[in-house]
Amino acid sequence: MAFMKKEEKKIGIMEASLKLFSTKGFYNTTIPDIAKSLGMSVGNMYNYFKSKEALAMAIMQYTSDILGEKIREINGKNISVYEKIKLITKMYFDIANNRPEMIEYFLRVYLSNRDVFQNGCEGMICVSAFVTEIMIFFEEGVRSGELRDQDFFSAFGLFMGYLGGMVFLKGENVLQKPLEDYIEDISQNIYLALKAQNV
Amino acid sequence: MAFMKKEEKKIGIMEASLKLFSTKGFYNTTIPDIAKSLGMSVGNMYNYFKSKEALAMAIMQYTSDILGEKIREINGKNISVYEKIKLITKMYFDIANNRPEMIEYFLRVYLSNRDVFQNGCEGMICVSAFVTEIMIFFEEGVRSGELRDQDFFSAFGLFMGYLGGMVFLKGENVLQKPLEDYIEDISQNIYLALKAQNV
Amino acid sequence: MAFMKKEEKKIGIMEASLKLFSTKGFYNTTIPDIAKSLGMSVGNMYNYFKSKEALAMAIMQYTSDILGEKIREINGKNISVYEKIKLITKMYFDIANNRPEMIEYFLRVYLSNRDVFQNGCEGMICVSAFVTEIMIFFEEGVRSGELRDQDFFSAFGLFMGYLGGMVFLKGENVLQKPLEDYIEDISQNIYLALKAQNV
Amino acid sequence: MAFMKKEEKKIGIMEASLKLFSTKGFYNTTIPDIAKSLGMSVGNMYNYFKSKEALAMAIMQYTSDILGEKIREINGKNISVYEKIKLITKMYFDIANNRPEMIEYFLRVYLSNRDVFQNGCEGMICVSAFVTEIMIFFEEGVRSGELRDQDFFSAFGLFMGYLGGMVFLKGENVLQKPLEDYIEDISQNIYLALKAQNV
DNA sequence: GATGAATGAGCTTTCATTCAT
DNA sequence: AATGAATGAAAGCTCATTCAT
Repeated sequence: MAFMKKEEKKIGIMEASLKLFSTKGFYNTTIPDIAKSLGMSVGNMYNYFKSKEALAMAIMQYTSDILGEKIREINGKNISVYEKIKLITKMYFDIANNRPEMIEYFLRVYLSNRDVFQNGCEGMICVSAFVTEIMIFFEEGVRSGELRDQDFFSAFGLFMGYLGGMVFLKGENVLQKPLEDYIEDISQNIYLALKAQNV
Repeated sequence: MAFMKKEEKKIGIMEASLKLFSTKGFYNTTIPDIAKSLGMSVGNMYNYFKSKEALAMAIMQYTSDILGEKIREINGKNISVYEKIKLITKMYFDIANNRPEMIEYFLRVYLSNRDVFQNGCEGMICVSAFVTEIMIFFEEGVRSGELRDQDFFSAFGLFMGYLGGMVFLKGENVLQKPLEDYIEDISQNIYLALKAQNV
Repeated sequence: MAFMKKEEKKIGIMEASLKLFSTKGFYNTTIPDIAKSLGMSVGNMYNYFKSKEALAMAIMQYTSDILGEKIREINGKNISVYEKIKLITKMYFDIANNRPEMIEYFLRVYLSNRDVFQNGCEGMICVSAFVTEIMIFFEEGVRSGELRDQDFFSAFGLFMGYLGGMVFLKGENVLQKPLEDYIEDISQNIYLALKAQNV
Repeated sequence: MAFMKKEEKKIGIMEASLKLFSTKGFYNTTIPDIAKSLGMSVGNMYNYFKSKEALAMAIMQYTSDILGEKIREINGKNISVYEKIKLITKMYFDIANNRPEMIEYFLRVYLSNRDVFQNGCEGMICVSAFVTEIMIFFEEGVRSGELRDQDFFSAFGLFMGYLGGMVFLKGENVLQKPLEDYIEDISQNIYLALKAQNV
C-alpha cells in the first residue's frame, strides 16, 4: 500500500468493497469488514470516502465506467449490429463469470437499495457512462437501418433486462448450462426483437 | 381487526409488510415499523411469523401465488400467443401501477437480498407458482407451433427480465411515457424474439 | 389430565417444571415451555401458580419434603451412625442417578438464583424439612455418643457440601468412576470427620 | 480510565462484572448495567469481550487464577498438612469476607449456569489453576504420609464442597457466628477425614 | 495520512403475565 | 377450568461515524 497515490488507494478501496458488497449485500457489509480486508484502519477509510453511501455511489460510477468503456470498444468496431449484440452479450457474460462482483453489484446493490443511491445517483446518473454507450449502439443501429426505430427505453429494457435476468438466474443456480452456452440463443432473440422488419 | 382468523391476520401482516419492505427496503423496515402500521404490538407479530426473514419469505410466496394465478387465467384463454404476451404484459404493468409493491418487492427485496431468502426460498422455490405458469405459457406456445422451441430459461429471462427492467426504469423516473404506453412495443419485441421463424 | 384434583395437577406441573428448570436453568425455561411439555395452555398454568417464582419456590419445598422424608426413614432405623451416613449417602446418590432433576434443582436453581427465592424461601425456609432431618440425624448421633458435639452447621456444611460437591463433579464429567463407587470412601470420610474422638 | 492498556481495561471490566454477576446473578445483570457501573458505553464493552458469555468465562478463569495463586503460596510453605488446611480455610473465608464476589461468583454463577460455560469452560477447564493447586496440596500430603491415599475427587469434593457450603450458609444468613469462628472446627473436621489412619 | 477505542441509538427477538372468550 | 392472542418493556448485540493521538 505504500507509495500509493490517493486515487489509486480509492480504487483499491472500491475494489475491495465491490467484492464484499456484492457478495454479502450492502447492509451486511460493515466498514470494519472492508477495512480488515484491506489491512487498513476504520478511521482511515473515512479519509477517502466520507460515508458508506458515498462509497457505494462511487463504486457504481466506477463500475459503470468500466462497463461503458467495454461497450465503447465494441461500438467502435466495423461490424454488423448482430455481431455487436453478440459481442456485448459475450462481454457481459465474461464479466459475470470472471468479475461477477461487477454485475452482482448492479443487480443486488444498486437495483435494490434505492435509499442508498438517492442522493447522488438518482435517475441513473451514476450509470450514465454505461447507458450512454448502449444508447449509441442503438442509435447507430437505427441509423444504419439494421434496427427498428423505437423508443430507446423499450430497447434498453429488453437488452439489459434480459442480460441481467440471465445472470440472476445463474446466481439462483437454476440454469442447466453455463452462461456462455446461452450467448447464441440470447443474441438471436435480441436481434429478432430489435431488427428492422424488412431485413 | 376483531373476528379475524389467524390466516386472515397473517395476510394482513404480509400486506402491510409488503408495502413497507418494497418502499423502504428490507433492512430499512423494522419490525416496530410494521407493527405500528398495523396497530399491533411488536411481540404479537412473532405469534404469526417466527422471524423477520420468515415473514419476507412468506410474502414472496404469497406474491408469487397471486401473480401466478393471474397468468394462469390468461393461459386458460383461447387466444393467440401474441395476445397472451400482450395480456401478460398489460397485467404486469397494471399491477406495477396499482399494486406497485408486488413488483417492487420482487425487484428490490427478493432479487437482491439473497441472504434473507437463502434458507427456505433457495432456487426460486418460493416463486415457483409464478415460474410454473410462465413455463406453461411457453410450452403451450411451442406445442401450438407459434413459438420457437428453445431453452426455457432463454425465453423466461427475456420475458421477465424485460418486464422487470421496464418497471425498474419507471421507478428510476427515466421513462418519458406511462408504462401502459409501452405495452404494444414491448409485446411486439417479445413476440418477435420468441415466435417460430416460419410464422 | 381429566378427573385430576387440583393438588394432583399442581404436582404434575411441579414435576414437569422441575425437569425443565434443572436441565435448562430457571431463566432459560419459559412458561410456554412448561405448558407445552404438559399439553396445557399458558393461561391455565396461572390458575395453579400465581407466578414463575411462586412455582420455583413450591418446587423447592416439594423437593425438600421428598428428600426429608427419605432421611426421616433412615433416621428411624435402629442402626449405627456410620450405617446411617452410608444410607444417606447412598440414597442421595441414588436420587442423583435416578431422579437427577431433584439434586440438580437444588444445585443449579435454588443455590444460584437468590433473587427468585428471596420472597418466600429466605433463610432456607423452603428446605427446612430436609435440614430438620439432617439436624435430627446429627443430634441423635451426638446424644448416643457416636458423634462429636460441635456446631450443627459445621457438620451440616461438611455433609451436604460434600454430597452436593460430588454430584456437581459428576455433572462436570470429571469423575472417573460412577457415583455409587464413591459411597464407601465418602461415608468413611464423613464419619471420620464427625465421630467422637474416643470411639 | 485514561492511560490504561487494553489488558488493564479488560481487568477493570472483569472486576466490575464480577461484582454485579455475583450479587444479582448472571441473567439479572445486563450489559448496560455493567457499562454504566464503569462509565463506559455499551458498544465499547464489546471491543473487549465478544459476548456476555465470553465475559463470564474470562471472569471464571481470572478468579480461578487468583485463588490458585493464593493456594500455591500456601503449598510452598514448610508446614504440616494440618496447618495448610487451616491456612487454606482461613484464606478462603478471608476472601469470602473481603472479596465475597469471588466465592459467590463460583457458587452462584459458575456452579449453576452450565449453559453459559459449556462452550469454553467445559470439564472445569477454566478453574484448572485452582483445582491443580488443590491437587498438589493433596498429593504432597499423601507423599509425606500425612494424608490417606484415596481418590483425589473424594478428597477434593470434601474440601471444596465443605468450604463452599459454609459460604453458602453464610449467604443464607443461617450461621450464628462469623465465618472465621468456624475455621478451627472445619479444619479439624477436614483433617480428621483425610489424615492417614495411623497418625 | 493513519489508528482504533469510543459512542449510543437502534436493531431483532423474547417472555412473564393478562384477559376476553 | 381452560385457552392462546396480545402486550410491551427489556435484553444482547451491532455499527456508522468521530476524534484524540
